[in-house]
Amino acid sequence: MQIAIDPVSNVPLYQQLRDRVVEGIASGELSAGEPLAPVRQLAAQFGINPATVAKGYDLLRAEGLLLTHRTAGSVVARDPRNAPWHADAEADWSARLRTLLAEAVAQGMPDDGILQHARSALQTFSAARPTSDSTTKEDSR
Amino acid sequence: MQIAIDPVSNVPLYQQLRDRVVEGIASGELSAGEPLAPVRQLAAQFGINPATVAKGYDLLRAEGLLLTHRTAGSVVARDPRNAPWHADAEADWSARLRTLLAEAVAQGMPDDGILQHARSALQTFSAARPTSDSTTKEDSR
DNA sequence: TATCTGTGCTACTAGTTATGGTACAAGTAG
DNA sequence: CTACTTGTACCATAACTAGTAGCACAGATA
Repeated sequence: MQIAIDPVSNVPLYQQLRDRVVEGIASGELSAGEPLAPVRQLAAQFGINPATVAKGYDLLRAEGLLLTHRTAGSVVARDPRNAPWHADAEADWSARLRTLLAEAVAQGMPDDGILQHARSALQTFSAARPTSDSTTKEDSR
Repeated sequence: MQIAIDPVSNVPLYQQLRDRVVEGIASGELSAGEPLAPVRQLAAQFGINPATVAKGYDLLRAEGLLLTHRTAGSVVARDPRNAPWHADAEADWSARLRTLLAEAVAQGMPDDGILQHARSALQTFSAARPTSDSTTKEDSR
């Protein structure tokens, strides 16, 4: 899987790394059990520090998306096709979603336009993940 | 409008303030031309610093949602029912949406469940804003 | 067993950001 | 002009981001 990070972004490097991995898992590019590159290797690839990569991995581990065995490296832990979610985590996610959508609403984007954006984003994931999706048969509209 | 911020959140105080105001604008609780509380008043109410409130206002001003006249206070600038959006800003928003949705997908939430969350969030805005909504009449499931 | 190699982890440092405290500038009302 | 209300600017402290170096653990190998 190819990952790119933006050194001049206002988003922290470790956060960007975490985001790209999450997107990789969502799209199925990274499946459960698949190993992630060692921190040193990714650090060299991005020209950043191993500790920064490690911090990104920390986030993923805290989210239950990564398992690390000290000497064996890190592997993707959760599979998009099963897995629950802690109630607190889901509530937090929902709140963040509401805030993000509020931003678009406040800027004048109509509700159906917003939902269309959401559907498009979801399709970019399910496109590469043919199994177990529930929206291949167009819902609504 | 009643605003609440969480002093122990990992989200910066000024960011929380900005988020709450954006949600207020989206829901119509704050309409164009309506004045926002002075920085000192909000600072006293939250027990935080006037400069922190000012920084939150700075963000809103940068997003075109707020207008401030040095001695007359700040008023809501944009109305949810008109207004365009800079292309860059929309692309950035879309990218953030994709990342947020990826998080839910990676955690195993089905696509229709995600869209349902989005619809629910949008309804919490349009509920108090009877004009210009396009999803109040239940679609799908 | 002893050593080498590859892995993540921890401690320390420098720069940036977030927050608080206080003082200043600019209009408006009296 | 004086007093008051508004946002703003400046400075100090705490927290966070990113970098550097070294350590700890497990397996391979001789």
